[in-house]
Amino acid sequence: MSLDRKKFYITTPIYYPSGSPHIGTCYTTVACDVIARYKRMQGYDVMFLTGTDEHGAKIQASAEKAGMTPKEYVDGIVAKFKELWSFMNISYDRYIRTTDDYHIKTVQNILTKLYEKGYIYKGSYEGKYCVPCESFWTDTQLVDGKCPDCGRPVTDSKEEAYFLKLSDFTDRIIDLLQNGDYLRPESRINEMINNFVKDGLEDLCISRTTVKWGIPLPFDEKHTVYVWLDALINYISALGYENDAYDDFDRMWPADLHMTAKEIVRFHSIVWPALLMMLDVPVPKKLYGHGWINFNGAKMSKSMGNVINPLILGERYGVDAVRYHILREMPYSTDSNFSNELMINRINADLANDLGNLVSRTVAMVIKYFDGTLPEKKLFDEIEDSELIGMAGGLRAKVDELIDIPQLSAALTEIFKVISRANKYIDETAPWILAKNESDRERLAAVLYNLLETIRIAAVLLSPFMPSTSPKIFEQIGASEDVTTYASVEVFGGLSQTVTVKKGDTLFPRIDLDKEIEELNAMLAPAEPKIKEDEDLDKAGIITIDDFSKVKLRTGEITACEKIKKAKKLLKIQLDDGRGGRQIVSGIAQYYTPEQLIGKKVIFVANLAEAKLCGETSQGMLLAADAGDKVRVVFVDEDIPNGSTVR
RNA sequence: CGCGGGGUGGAGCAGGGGUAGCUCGUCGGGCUCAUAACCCGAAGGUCGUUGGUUCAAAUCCAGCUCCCGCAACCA
Repeated sequence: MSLDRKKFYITTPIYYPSGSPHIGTCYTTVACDVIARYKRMQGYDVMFLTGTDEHGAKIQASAEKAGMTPKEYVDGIVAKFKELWSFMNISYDRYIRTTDDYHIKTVQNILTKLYEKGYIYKGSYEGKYCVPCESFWTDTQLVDGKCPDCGRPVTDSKEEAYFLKLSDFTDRIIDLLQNGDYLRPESRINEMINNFVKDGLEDLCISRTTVKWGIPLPFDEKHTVYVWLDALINYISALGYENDAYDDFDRMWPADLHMTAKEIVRFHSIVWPALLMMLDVPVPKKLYGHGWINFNGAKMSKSMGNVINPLILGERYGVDAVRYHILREMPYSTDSNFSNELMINRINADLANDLGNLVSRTVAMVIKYFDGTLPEKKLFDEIEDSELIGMAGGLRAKVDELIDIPQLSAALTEIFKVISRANKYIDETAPWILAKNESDRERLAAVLYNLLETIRIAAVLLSPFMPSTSPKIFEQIGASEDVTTYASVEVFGGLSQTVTVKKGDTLFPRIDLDKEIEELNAMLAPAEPKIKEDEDLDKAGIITIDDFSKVKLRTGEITACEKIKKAKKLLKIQLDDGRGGRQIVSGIAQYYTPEQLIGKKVIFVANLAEAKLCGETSQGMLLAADAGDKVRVVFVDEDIPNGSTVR
């Protein structure tokens, strides 16, 4: 190892705190943590950055709803993130918040620079505007000259805005994506080029006048910078680029790995490198866009909110088990599934049965046959031992390679292949038979040594994945500190020949699948939080009889009903309201077929402001009871004339 | 035709022109050191469908179909 340590800079995206952190953000962060820990173990000078993206309209809205200032609101959420990361054993070196002063300064300095260089210019956002949708569209986005969302006519509209000159960088972005290994997995390269780059990049509108919670453009304070630009810059502002808070930019940049989920690959593979090119700053070395964790089956989706909470899972099964599961389950280039059953099976099979039990049985044998300390004299068997020793000895090189790509799931698979091989080795060598003959003592010692040594190598390489489990293993197999290092697992045979083991607690207790699933389901069954919230709202939202009388409720009969094609949830209903009829759009398509509704008499809100949903006019609202997973329209008796008042 | 991902033994996935593979589950056997665990073996798949390219297709191409996620939509 050279005196000058090589650096490694790795980042998670900065998370958008409009809600609480979930298992998906958890995956990204844990994956980065593993790589950061692995690189530290290899001797790199590591900088591991994470943080939160705290500007934008959604946050502004959520804060208003909660009756707080945006800053107060995000402070609370940030605390939650930090709590989760500490619970998940995330070893980040720095946490950036886009509301930090130094970040704001960097963003403004960069904007000024780009403006002076001519990469930001004032223009007008000219396009087709769809009034009901409040959206701008380009000519190419229009369908038959109409709004692609609702199919209604659009009007020409103009709004003053600032633009980033991405169009100059089409060729350089294509070159970056196609040549070299910037973007991984490779399947994303074509996706990006075909969808966004091939026909030439369009200049990006980077200012908003409607969003107040953000960083003002230094050269025109009426405008707030587009949150994505604000967010991307975090990767360099956190190092001290264009600010005085830190001084790591020269040392750490360019980033060695930006880890993101696939839906934001677009910004990281196109806008971000182009922005850096404009600044004459080198582009990052690698961008990896992983898949999502999906939840299959109706049972899961209903209960998602609770089950997927990483805190609950970690408390029940241990943080390392949860880390292991999500890392092992995520394939390299596609999405993964999550279910309690999958996770418990995985923990039982891999961690309890294979790894935990291997440690347990090996340590037990050393204690039983040698009182815990192996004798110096051993008889190795070149043929019988060769495969195990070969696999264990070659493991580090394999894992190194997979971490770099980065294929963490595959790296775990490799490690567990060796663990499996060790279990098989016990069967082949049958130590309990060797133990019966005094003449086989030396062979027995060698067999147990080989096992301890294999466990040691596996545990060292696993330590970035399961940082609290590996030390427990070291303790049990009697591995002193000098043989728990990365350097010590380059070759087989680092463990002391006269090692002393120590019985310890069960590393991963087996989980009773049926019982556990039952308990988890029981935890979800009562939908208490929702009801509670409603009760509070009931008390908070007392209205007077006058308020109520403002709502005009009347009866009507459904004469026609059809699904709105573009929408999943909407039904278009023609209603005989006793006064010439009206059309109502209702979000109940998942609960009723049109046939079930035609001819039925219902209650509707008659004086609700007209609205457009997916391009269809809705003149009122049907009354329906909402039980979360069940919605039932309120029907009335057939002998009530259409148009009767409901009080 | 909004964008994207996918259909491979009971479940979850890997493979990506030339004997169809892994984990779990099931069944049978072995072992007794260990966390009812570990080891061996077996059953189980015409790789969604149709057509094309090829000496050869799960794999390449085209169409169809179904599922999932995102976006829009619960007035």
